Amino acid sequence: MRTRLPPSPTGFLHIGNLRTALFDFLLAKQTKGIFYVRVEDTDRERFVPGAIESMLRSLQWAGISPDEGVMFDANGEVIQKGPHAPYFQSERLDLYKKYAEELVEKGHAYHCFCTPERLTEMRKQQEALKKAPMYDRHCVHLSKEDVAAKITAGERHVVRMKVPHERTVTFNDDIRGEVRFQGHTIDDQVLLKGDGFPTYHLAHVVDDHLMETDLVIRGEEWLSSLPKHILLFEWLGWAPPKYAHVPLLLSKDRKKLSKRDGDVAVEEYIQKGYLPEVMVNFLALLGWNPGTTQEIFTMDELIEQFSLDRVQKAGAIFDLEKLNWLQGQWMRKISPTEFAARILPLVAEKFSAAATDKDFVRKAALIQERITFFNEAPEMLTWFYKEPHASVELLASEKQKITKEQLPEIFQALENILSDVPEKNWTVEGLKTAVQSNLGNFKQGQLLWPLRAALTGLPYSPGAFEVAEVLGKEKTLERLKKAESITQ
RNA sequence: GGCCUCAUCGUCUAACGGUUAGGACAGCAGGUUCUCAUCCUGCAAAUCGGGGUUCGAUUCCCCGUGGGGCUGCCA
Repeated sequence: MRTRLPPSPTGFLHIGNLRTALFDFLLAKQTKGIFYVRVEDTDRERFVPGAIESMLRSLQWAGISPDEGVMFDANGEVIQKGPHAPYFQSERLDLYKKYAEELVEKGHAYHCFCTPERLTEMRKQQEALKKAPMYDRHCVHLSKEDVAAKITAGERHVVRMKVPHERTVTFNDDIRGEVRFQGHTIDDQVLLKGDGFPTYHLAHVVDDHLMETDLVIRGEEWLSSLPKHILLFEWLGWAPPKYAHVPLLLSKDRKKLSKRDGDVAVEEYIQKGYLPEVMVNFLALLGWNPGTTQEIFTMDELIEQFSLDRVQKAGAIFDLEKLNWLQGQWMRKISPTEFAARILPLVAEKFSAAATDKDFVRKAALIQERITFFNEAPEMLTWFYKEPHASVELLASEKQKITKEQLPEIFQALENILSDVPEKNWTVEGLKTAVQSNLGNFKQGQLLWPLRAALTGLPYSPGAFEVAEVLGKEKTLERLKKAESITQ
């Protein structure tokens, strides 16, 4: 199956576009087909330099790489590759013009010389009369000669489709089932603009036919335009592709998700440190369900299980809470060595000692269960690379029933116990045994809280035994002594 | 206004026409634990309304209501 993503280079990749791209990609891979990217740069006013690069980067990050069309080459340059090039619509103008002319000749389209001013005025009047704003066909009856004369005179014009008012257009959408439109409610859409560029409608039909798209997945916002596209395919003598209009991503107030609702650019999530696996997992579950209780999905699992008939019809609110939960799940899923490798550069940037730390993997493992984003790692490992400064207030804990007065006694006990632990028993297990069998009059928490606080200087951190183990006996006793000195 | 479309816990969602309407996130309450996090257990939480069809509707049909989208020489 051939599917495609047709981004418009007007900014960053929208999170909703990433979702349709994902669906496209999953179906293409599932059928051992092709997923391609075509750039819809037909609006020169809104073109943003660098937008293509940014979008391709976002796609690549998510693991959705195009098999064909516009993509990065090995050097990171934007190229077009494939049998249907060019894949930039701005390079296909002759094609659109040719088909627009064909439609005019067949009587399915006509030239229109109305000025934007007249159209605005017309709409204003229609609205005042509470009528649906539609083109009034002012130019539809122009004779061939008049048209030719105006064109040679250099009058700016557009080509409009001539929608048969008596027709009923029906189509079977892969998600919504049968949809039906009355011809008289469909506007005579502009196909070719005054600047010679096509509108989306013409370009979509021409390209998706020529580029042999089997399935068009797009947002529900396009459903209203569907009959126009069906008509165009019919007039051009082409079979339309299959269509799947997916539900929209909504903001908290149930409106179409847009910039003002917070982060909608994929790049924002990359920057915040979300894992690509998390975003893919999350987006897949927004509008689709596997029919089982499985919540965590790899891309491969999605490729295997995804299907359009389990896609929801109603819009889904883009709610970050589950995204954050997934982030935690995936963070814990990463293997300890990979986790260490991922955070090492970040930690080393702040503490150069980490770069040569042979024991780094063990330290990293201590925070993996507690971390949400990689960039929290340096902060979470500070206690290891920098001498902590525990305060008396921290060392004593009301919750652990430890008073300041008890501290000297507690530290004395800790030192006695720990200094007796031989190096070979300096492990979580060994330390645990030693402490637990020498509690004396203390409860475990009364010893371990001050120990942990003394070693890390933090109100929360990995456990006391774990910290002591990676710190080693010498350093542990050293920090213990130092903390003890402030309790006197 | 017109056209299209949608409707199950706060959110994402499950349920051949027969279930105590299920799961997940969030929330709340416990438990494990030296803290935090993790983990475990439990609680609370929904079929928009009205008519049909049917022995039986979350499910099928109709009418409302509510939400959303479109209504550009934007995509």
